[in-house]
Amino acid sequence: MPKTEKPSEKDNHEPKKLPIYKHKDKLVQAVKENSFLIVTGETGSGKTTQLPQYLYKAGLCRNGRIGVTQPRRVAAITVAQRVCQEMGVQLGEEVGYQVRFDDCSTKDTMIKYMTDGCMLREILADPGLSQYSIVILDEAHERSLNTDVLLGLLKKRLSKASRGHQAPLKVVVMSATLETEKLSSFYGNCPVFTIPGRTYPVKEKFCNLIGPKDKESSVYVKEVVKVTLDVHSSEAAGDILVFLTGQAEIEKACDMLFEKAETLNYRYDVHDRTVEGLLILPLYGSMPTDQQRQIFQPSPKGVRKCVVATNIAATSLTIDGIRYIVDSGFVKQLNHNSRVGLDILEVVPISKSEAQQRTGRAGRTAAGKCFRIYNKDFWDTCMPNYTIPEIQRTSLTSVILTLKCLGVHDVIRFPYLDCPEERFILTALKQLYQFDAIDRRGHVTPLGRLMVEFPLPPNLTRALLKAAALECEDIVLPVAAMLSVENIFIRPGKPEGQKEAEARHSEIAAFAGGSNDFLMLLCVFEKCRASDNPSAWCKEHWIHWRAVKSAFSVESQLRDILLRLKQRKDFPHEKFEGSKSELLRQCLCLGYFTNVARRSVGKSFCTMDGHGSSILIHPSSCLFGQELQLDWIIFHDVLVTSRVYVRTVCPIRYEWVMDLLPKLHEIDVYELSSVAREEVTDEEMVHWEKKEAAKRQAEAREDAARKLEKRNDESSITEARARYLERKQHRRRT
DNA sequence: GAGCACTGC
Repeated sequence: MPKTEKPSEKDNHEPKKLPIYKHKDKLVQAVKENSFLIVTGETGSGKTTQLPQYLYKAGLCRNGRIGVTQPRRVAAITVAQRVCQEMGVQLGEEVGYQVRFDDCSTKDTMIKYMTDGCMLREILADPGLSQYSIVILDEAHERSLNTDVLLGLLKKRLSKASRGHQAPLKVVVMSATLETEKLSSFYGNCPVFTIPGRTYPVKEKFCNLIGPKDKESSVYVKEVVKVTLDVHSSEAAGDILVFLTGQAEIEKACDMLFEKAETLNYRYDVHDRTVEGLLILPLYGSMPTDQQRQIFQPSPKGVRKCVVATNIAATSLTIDGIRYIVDSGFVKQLNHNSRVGLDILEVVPISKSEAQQRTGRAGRTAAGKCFRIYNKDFWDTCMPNYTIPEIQRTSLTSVILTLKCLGVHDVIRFPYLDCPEERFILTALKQLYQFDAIDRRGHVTPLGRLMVEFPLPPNLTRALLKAAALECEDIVLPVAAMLSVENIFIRPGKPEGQKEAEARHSEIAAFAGGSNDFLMLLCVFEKCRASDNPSAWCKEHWIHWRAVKSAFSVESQLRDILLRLKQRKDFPHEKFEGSKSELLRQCLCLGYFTNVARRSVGKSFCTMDGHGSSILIHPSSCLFGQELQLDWIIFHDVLVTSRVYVRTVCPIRYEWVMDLLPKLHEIDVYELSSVAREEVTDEEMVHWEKKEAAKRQAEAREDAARKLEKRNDESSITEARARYLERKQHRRRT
């Protein structure tokens, strides 16, 4: 018997050899006996592929299918494929999957893998999830925004009314061995079922090269490079995975690895990027897919592979053969700052659980080592125990609208596993009110019901619905699609490419009229679609073809949704005559009046949202350099780096937003805080202005107005305020 | 005159 032989990949995944197999009967029993169950088990336990099969074979889905959610598309697809193979069935029949743009399931699908976002959409269409008997939320420890919303929604196991005569839904939450007690107590101290994992030990080492004060990119990149070369020269065979924060940093680190290696008298070859047996490969999301694929090719004999990656390698991509991790301790994270009303992308220390996750990437096929460049002091003082869940650090506008549409009116006391700050919820409500998606009482308006159907942020949805009402959706659909996919324009890291790319981009800008970034996106979309060879056209113009291609799919999806909604009798219609670009701008104004700014001193602008932040036009905008000729603008997003920049900008006329601006100050968070709690009765509505809240509200409002006036003592602002006061008076009278 | 992590509907 060849006992010494390493088990092959196939044997490794043999269902009966997985750790979960021994617990099969007990698991099935636990699901039968409990409405809620937490299952924990680390990577390799087999829970994702096996548990649904056990439940299916035990006849637990006679009255409805089993839905298994995943935070990522690829995971949903590949797991479904694997389970099909194991069961010997055709994909899309008994076992299937559903992700955006790709539904591989039928009415008879009994085990359905899907993204958490798809599950949320299904709940919107069928609040009782009547086709399901069991819902399994997988990877709950990742705490994705959608999973968190689902966790809360399923806590009530969906109201009896919405399930009709059906048996209540069973809920299984699967998570890595973190925070399982918290999950259990969230679901009324439900049982926790633990399955041992099957990973190899990874030795952790603090290299003590940076401490709490070293947060400069240049500092930690240098140390990361040093450690990586040390590992290469002193450790046994096995590939290295290095974690850094972004494209620029990764390219820099790769360059430094070559240079340093050279001074160490390594032979090195620029063309195949190898240095004395070290193959250096960058890896980040915006890299072309074929280049990404190189990462997975096994390195030639005697050559060590070194992948320098962003967090994409922490969960999304798994590279076999990694035995060493070099961890910088940092990550780039998008945080919503409700105090200034901005989303800020910033480099922050990772959490201890994230460090653990990175470490685990080295122990998938053999024992490994993890080198942390920071010291224990950094670990203790800078790194939080857990990553703040997404729901506590993103803008909640879409989430709140979804909840409201599902009949969750009290969005503050909704059962969140971790409550978002009240302020975040209130600003979301305020935004929804400004977009006419909810009324003063916090109830969803007919428009809000239309808005929730779109997989877009509310501002874009608002613009799109306005366009549809004006029968000019053809120009807004592509813009909305282009704005909701990854970055369209290629901006190379090296100076030579930069000039060429810039020249090509300004050609397009000129063609689009040279003074509107939104129109420029429309132009790229249309030109590319009209081209015989779109991918070549993109390459020639330094445009990401992958992004435009997905914009094409998004556009047609949005178009389908719009067509469906237009059948509704209450779909709004309006009339407007004007040029194409004027029409576009008018629609955009309705979606972006919360992002209006007016030029103040020199090239800077001042936002009108009440925060009165000072902003600049980003150099990548086609309006950069034309600031002095501009007065009012709207913008799509904000980038905070050395200064506060806005990108994707459109000049507007004051008249277009004049009637909308007062809406920004008409209602404030104090008013909404009671609305949010549904504490306001009809009577209270009448008296409530006399209350303390009203006083604070008035003060806050006047304060905001004072600040606004101080910054813009132009007649137009005073005019806007006068109109607002007039309306308010009017409202009081009626 | 600067530079965008990663997901998802």
